[in-house]
Amino acid sequence: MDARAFKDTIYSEFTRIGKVLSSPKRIELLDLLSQSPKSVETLSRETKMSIANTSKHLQALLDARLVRYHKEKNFVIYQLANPKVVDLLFTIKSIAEEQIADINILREEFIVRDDSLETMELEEWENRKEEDNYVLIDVRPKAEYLSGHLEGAISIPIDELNEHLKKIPKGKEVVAYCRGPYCVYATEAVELLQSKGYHASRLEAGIHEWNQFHERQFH
Amino acid sequence: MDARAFKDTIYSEFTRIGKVLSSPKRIELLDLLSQSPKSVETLSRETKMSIANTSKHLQALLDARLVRYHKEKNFVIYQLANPKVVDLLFTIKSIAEEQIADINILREEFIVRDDSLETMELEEWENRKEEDNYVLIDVRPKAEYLSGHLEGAISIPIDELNEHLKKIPKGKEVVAYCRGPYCVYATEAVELLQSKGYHASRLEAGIHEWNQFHERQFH
DNA sequence: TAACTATTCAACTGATTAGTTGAATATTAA
DNA sequence: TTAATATTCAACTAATCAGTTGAATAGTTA
Repeated sequence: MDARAFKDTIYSEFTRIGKVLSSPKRIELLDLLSQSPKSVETLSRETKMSIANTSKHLQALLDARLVRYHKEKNFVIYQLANPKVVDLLFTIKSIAEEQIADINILREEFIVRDDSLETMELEEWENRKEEDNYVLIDVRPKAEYLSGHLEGAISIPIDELNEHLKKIPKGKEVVAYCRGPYCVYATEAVELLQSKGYHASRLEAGIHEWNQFHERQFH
Repeated sequence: MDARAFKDTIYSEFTRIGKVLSSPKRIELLDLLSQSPKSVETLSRETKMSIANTSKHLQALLDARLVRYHKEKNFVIYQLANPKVVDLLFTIKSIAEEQIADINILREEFIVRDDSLETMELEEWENRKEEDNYVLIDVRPKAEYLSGHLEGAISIPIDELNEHLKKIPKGKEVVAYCRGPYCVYATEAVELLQSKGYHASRLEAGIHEWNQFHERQFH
């Protein structure tokens, strides 16, 4: 093997990772799996793909070794194969945000909304969380909460928020978070809460942003 | 726009980055540009692609905003659009190394070779570099050296090594480095130097590994 | 001005890929 | 054992992509 053949082989191996990131649905699958392990059926429902197509995309992710699976009853549960995949998603999002202006415009429109909907940055929350007049709610599906959540958060999945309003002490300020800066659940939660007379704001972070923030503190 | 359309649009934007990483030649182009800005012609020569094809791949990278260019005389000089692209390449390589076993086997065979060829880790070099009986040589093309190099390194491009042996003080131990852990130049340099009676070893790092190492020290 | 150089564009071919549909497999529960 | 459920596989279509070739463009030098 000469130097050229070596380079070609090595770079082809690297593209196994790139190839898999070239489909929106596969990135969405990775993003979902970064929140918690999930069955094919759950992933198919969340991504609005057919089961067969979901399965095929998962095979592709498996082939690139970005995910692995185990069986539970007759479910196949997929999860990320390596925590670095979270870093990979982070880096891609961060470059996309800096280089592709449309992304921020879209996110501003759809997630951040206008000034009527209050946003709280993670750093601000870290300073305020001891203040005792805040409740932090995690509006993701229960399984994702159970797989890992912010310190002190209580779980009220967005679907159940309307029925479980009583879990939220009146008089407290509500801070809602979901999967991260591109997840719409927290926005929806804050809208609902505001309409019911709560003072609520959306935390601009998810579990991964929180973890990264706290890793940096220790470094 | 509903939530599904928003997700589809956002994830499609992210794939602009993924798509571009799905071709070995494009990753190689990014890797080369991470060492220094380069003209289309240089890139075409280094990657062994036709000029037209090189240009087309560069257009694709441009489209994803991973590179930008300026003109000098009648050359078009491309460079990375954002230093985070280096992080992106790092993360991909690091996941590939952990998840795809073949990569390490190949690298071991082709770059590290057997025990006859001494390898020095960056950390060891950091401890030894004050010792005064070492010369550090950068065997990359001159332009890459000029664009940024390790502290104290002298430039002797691999092509010119044989003619410029006199630049290396006899009696000193030689440490050679090139573009990074997948670059063959330092291996070739150490082989040549050993055959000429020098005591030489290959530094398992390039400029980016060095930068990352020193950023961590400060954090 | 003309000749030269570096780069890009346009048109084409062969290969790869996303998504669909329906059948096959494998595990569980009755 | 049989029926039910979850997942995968196989075959197909439409779309996209890498690389080639040759022509067009634009900037430089004489």
